[in-house]
Amino acid sequence: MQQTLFPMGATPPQKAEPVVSEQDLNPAQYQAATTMSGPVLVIAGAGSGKTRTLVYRMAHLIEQGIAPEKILLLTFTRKAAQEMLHRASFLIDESCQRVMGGTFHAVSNLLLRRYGHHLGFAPNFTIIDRSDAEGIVNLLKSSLAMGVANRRFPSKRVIINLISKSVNKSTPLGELLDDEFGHLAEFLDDLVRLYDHYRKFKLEHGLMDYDDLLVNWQRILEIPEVQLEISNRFSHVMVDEYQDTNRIQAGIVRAIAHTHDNVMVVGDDSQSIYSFRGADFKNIMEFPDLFPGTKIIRLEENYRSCQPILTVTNAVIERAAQRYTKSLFSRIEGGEQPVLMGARDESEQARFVVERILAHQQEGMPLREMAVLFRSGFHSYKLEMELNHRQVPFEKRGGLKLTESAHTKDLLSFLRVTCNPSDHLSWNRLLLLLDKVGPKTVQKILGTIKGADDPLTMLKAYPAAPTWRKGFSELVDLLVSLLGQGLSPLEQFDLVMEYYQPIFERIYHDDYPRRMRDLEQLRVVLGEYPDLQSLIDATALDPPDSGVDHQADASDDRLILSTVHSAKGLEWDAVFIIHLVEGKFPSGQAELPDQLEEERRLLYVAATRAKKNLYFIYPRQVVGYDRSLSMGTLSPFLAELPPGLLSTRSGLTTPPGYRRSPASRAPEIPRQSKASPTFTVGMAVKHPFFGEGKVEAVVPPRSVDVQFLRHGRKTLHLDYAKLEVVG
DNA sequence: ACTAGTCTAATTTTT
DNA sequence: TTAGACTAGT
Repeated sequence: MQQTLFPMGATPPQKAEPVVSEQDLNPAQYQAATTMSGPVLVIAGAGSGKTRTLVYRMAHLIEQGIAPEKILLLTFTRKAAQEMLHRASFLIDESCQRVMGGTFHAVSNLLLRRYGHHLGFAPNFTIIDRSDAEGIVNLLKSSLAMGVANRRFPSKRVIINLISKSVNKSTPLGELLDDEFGHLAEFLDDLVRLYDHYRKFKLEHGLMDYDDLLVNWQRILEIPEVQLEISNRFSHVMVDEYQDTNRIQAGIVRAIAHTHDNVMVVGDDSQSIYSFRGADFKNIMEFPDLFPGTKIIRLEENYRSCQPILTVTNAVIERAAQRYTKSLFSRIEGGEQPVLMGARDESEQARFVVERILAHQQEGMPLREMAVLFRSGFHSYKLEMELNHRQVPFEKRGGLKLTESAHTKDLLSFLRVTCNPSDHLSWNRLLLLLDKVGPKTVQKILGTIKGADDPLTMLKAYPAAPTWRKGFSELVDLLVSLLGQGLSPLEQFDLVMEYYQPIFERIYHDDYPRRMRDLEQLRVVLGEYPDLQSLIDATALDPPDSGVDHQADASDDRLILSTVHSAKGLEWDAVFIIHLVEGKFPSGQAELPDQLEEERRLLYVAATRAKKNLYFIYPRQVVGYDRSLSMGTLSPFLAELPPGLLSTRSGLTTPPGYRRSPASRAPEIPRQSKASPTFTVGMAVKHPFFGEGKVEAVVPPRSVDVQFLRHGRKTLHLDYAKLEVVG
């Protein structure tokens, strides 16, 4: 969904009957929804109807005559915001879509493109994701000759973690190393130097990382005129999932509400699961200090789960070291006791889950009402194989993103440099694609165009070596034509594909058909955005999950597989939590007491997603990286529970003779064939970029070799090339 | 001096 | 499945 920052034409809706009445909500919810002014803190337990409350509040505000565009709704994901606006539209009307809703990062993106010039930012900055940031660190590491032949020097991943943590916690690097990373103290000087260069690199090349979006939002709010304008622009602010905000975000909320204090934040300290990203659940308790006179409202009735499930989840969270919210209760009658299942190994775990899922489906529960949750993306691999084998359709959330694969990043780099020609990170990627061009040559090339007004013209004049001159000039020609005539994003994509296809097939010669599907997906996603900039922003701010078929019908009944983090805020009839062994869930990375407490909250979040049926499953035997076997120890958060809360099961109902066929795979999705003219050898053809040429060979299934008059021989993929027959 | 190819190890969670 | 180290080749 695209939103403009300052849409025109507000029309307050006129309705006779009040849309938000006391019948729709319980007393606490009603109070939260109808408090028009002043700061409000809602402590909302899991399943207590906090989304409903926010939606009704939004509807109420609009009903009372607040213009939708004056409302700011900050959520944890873009999807959550869209969902709430959609639901509010049912209560009021389409005008709700004009509410400014999204993540802190997405809203900051819009604001900084408009107000960033106050801080010296060009409006065409590029948002970089984590792996981009790591890429910069690598470039800097080699240019500063750091950590060469020192195996103990921290990896790019660790370095970016440190930098991000330092920013999000507003703590200097030195202090951070003292507190948490003592083993890296000897590298302090190098790390500080690296940090400075990292900041400078981003500034010089028009790049912003996720943290910059927050920090710079806070910085523009420090400019009095800008603060006044933005604070007046948003007269009512709502923040969802407040327990997962960090200090900077709290500061932003404080500053935006400067002129009115009309802020409602909603959250649950028991569900704080993002401290690794700098979130601090103390924010929620300190909100009243930030906003004196805060009205505190507690939502403690659970409308989601049956009591046996709540009894267990309450018992899990009761043992937490620090917490503020009270136990939840439910009036939902009956319900089955949650099941604890110890499987022999991972295979049996997978089989048990699939059996139970099929059994529930037999009883009439749709697949989309069931979910399997796990701690880390790769924990579901075995289950995915089993689901494929049993032909159970599923959709995986969390885990790998489409934009994390090298070939997708390659393609996006072309688009990124057309929007922001000073994006040297993308230039670096593109130039490395050329044969005989490596890191050193790229640095030389980029060194000469650094800071140039017109990088393309500079590039054109670059004295290329004979071995790679041809590829180089083809790349420059492509970029010239990408920037040239007003092409649509789709046309630009296709143009890039024609250039990239042969390179792509050369680099990934062993598995390019599989990777090709990602690029096809990207092409579909591209069609949803009106311009390149918004596509590029979206790939950074809301990267699509990999492997999701974007053309699939949303109404398809599919099982959900998800990481616990991606399951936040959602609910299903039946929930299966797998791999509940020490080292996996809780994660082996969690060592400090605070980290373990977060693992406990993570389990709490996972278990409170269930409405009717809840299964805890763990394998008793675990296979290590090196195929070694070890015993699985049940998660301590479950082991410590008093007896009688869980129904314990082991073994399968399936006969032991059940065998899996060795090479079962996902059924191949038949490639859709597009209607295109048939080409034969000798035919004269025309191409929008390469010009006129002659077909030299037809390469099954969907490619042709063409000898172009001006550009030589090319292999074109007919699904991408817009090849016309001439004459 | 530089690039390209091969081998080996290791892999949280997300805006 | 890729990131990094290491080696061979230009």
